[in-house]
Amino acid sequence: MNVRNKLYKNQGIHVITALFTVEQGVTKVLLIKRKNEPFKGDWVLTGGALYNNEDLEHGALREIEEKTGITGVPIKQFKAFGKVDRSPVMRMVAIGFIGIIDCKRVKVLRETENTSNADWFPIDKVPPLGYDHEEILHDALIELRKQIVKSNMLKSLFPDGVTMPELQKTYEAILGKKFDRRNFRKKILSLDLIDDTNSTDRFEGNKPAKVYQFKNKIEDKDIF
Amino acid sequence: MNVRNKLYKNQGIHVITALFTVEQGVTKVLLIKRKNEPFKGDWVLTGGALYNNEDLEHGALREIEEKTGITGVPIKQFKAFGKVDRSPVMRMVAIGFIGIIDCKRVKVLRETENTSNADWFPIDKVPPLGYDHEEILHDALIELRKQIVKSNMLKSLFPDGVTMPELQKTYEAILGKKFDRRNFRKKILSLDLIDDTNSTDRFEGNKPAKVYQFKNKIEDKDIF
DNA sequence: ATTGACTTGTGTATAAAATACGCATTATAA
DNA sequence: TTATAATGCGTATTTTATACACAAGTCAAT
Repeated sequence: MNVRNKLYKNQGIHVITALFTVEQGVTKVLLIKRKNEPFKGDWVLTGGALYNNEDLEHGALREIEEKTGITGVPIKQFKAFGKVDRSPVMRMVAIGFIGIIDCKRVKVLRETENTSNADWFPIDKVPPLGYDHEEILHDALIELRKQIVKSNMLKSLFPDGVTMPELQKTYEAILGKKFDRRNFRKKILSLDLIDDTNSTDRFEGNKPAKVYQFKNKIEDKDIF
Repeated sequence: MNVRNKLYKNQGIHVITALFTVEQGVTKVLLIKRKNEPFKGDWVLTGGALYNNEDLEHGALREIEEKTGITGVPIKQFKAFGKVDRSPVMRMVAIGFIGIIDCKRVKVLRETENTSNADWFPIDKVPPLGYDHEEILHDALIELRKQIVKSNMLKSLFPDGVTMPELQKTYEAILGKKFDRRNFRKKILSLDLIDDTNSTDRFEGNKPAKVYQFKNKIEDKDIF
């Protein structure tokens, strides 16, 4: 391939992560305020340009660490976004990831060369976003909802274990609907995502609740 | 962003499609023999470099047309592949697609500047592939199996309608397992993928089989 | 200590869905 | 006509999902 060919010249890759958290029954996403052009002053998802010496996931994790200080976040690639004009500077294709963490783990949201500010926004109160990040966030939320019922993605939100009512509130926040308390327990247990432990913990009630742990590996089910 | 920065310089995007067909109960994939370096003489999936003036799907469709002459193939993006060394020439990130067509629609598999030959290979008799296309094909097959039970992806294989036993043979070929004839009918109908028609057609049996049509739009189901 | 309020854990009856299998129907060919 | 072969439709059984009742653990007020 001739890289001088105008058809291919000046292409680049973005790695973009929609980083979620759930706090008090509210699903939130981490947004970053851009300090430089393009989209100066606009809010965007966590991410940036991929380096030549790193794999896709590595690049997404590096961008997360640069903004939040958090390392080792489990993330999942879900879709590529490549509209011709999605970046005004040059042709960029974005690889989209999702991740979810306990926002209390993020001590300080750092400033970087390109960003001045960062904050968690409830997903129904997201401001206008730069680039095509509104589209990416929309698709990311759909993927998040799929993932939490068939993977251990929520493990990173509850690394030290979780109680059943706590889990229910989280699922209700992400899926946007309510469940019967007793049937929710049976449903979750049938999904084989969590293991019983011997300890108990207090959530909202007065009776202590059993503590569960997300499995490390989830076996995927038959599709027919 | 400084495009002269060595960290970002010389990146490019591949659009790669695993194009499947099912013939006589055998799932096959279209492979192309490369005529030039890199991977000269190796078999690869359909695809190539994305142009700056086209969206991702458009690029994938263009590559399909260049090789098969077929236009308007329904394809679905499923994953990006971006290992640092997946291309020996320069840093390339591949956007993977899947598609399925009736191989009888492909009259002549064309020669192009970069390719000398093309053919359908049963998925269990695939030769060693160039680039990371074995990995892409592996993941594409998994995605294909997921898609046929929740989308109208098979419509492009049966544009003029399909009978129940014909459909069963196709599902068995792709999913790699057998089903009870009577329960298969009930299962498929419950998925709301196909509509009844008034005509009948002969498949393998002596009794004519009812003809069904894949819907144009599939509504996705609740995930919890 | 006893009681009431609150919340969690467990069970059970019913409804819906998946599975296993029987039988009649419609064609072909001898 | 009859045997054969494959399709369409139906039914009994098992499994899973849903709706709802009750017992148990903790706290706070009396």
